[in-house]
Amino acid sequence: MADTAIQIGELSRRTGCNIETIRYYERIGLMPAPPRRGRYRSYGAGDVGRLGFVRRARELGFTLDEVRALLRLAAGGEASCAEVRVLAAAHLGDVRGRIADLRRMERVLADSVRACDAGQDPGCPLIDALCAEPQLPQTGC
Amino acid sequence: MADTAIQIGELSRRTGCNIETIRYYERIGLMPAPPRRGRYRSYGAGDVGRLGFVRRARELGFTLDEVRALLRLAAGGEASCAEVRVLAAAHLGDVRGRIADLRRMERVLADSVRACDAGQDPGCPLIDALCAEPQLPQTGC
DNA sequence: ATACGATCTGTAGCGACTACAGACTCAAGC
DNA sequence: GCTTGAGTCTGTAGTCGCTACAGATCGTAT
Repeated sequence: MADTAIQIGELSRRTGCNIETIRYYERIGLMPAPPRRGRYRSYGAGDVGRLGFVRRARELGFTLDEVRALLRLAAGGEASCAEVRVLAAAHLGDVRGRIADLRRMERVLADSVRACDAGQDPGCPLIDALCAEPQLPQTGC
Repeated sequence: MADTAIQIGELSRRTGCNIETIRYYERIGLMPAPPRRGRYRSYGAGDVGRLGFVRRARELGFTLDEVRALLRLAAGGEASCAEVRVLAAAHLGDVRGRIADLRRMERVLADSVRACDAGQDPGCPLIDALCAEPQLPQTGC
């Protein structure tokens, strides 16, 4: 049993995580330093699971510090669900804030492009928008 | 005339741009090195305009390289409007892609938090989602 | 024997700032 | 004059999450 040992390349393939990134995660203590077979790292099923967890959490936009916390909580058992909820809700707020920011950008950009296509403007709509100070006199931009 | 010279602190206040960031922009050539009054940098109205332009472009999410291009085009005059449009449209696509990414994250996070509040799950919904490999057998996460 | 692919360590780079440390200048108050 | 405080200066290093090398070594196939 337990002959499921794989090398870093195979771990990379199975998780979709870059080899350099795996070593980086080890360096910063996010993944444990695995045993060596010779001088090559030797991983097991647990590592595939853990790294997959990390990768999926990253895809949800959690920072590495948050991932660290989630890993601790995942190991902790039942009582931690409330804490996970707190983390997730805070992060959800963050994501929504970023969406709102991007939507503001989208609106302005789309308006400019549309104005450009309409071609009514004497100048360039986007350049004009960038030059204009919000409700203040122009200072020769 | 032209006694409108201001120091870096005042430029910072007028544009909302951090002093360190102003010096950084100078170092990377985004803002021109201003004349000195003694050893202090001395800015004019043109600098307020240019830095405001940069700041607004940054707020729209343009990278510093794109801002550089926009500055060149803004100086260029009429013919450049088409080029500005290309830049803006490309960046708009980018912004929309990022919004789509964030919305995916939002959906998963919101679902997990909701499932957590419902409390039907035996485990923790978010932890379970992070452990679960997409349509593959569990490997003891 | 040798060529190849995979792995190893260590370091430096990215973008866009931000945060110091330690020196200096300048004006106001005593 | 002297001191104090605020503002500015240069230069360097840190942040986050990787990514990209260089140059050595390892194991296997031909």
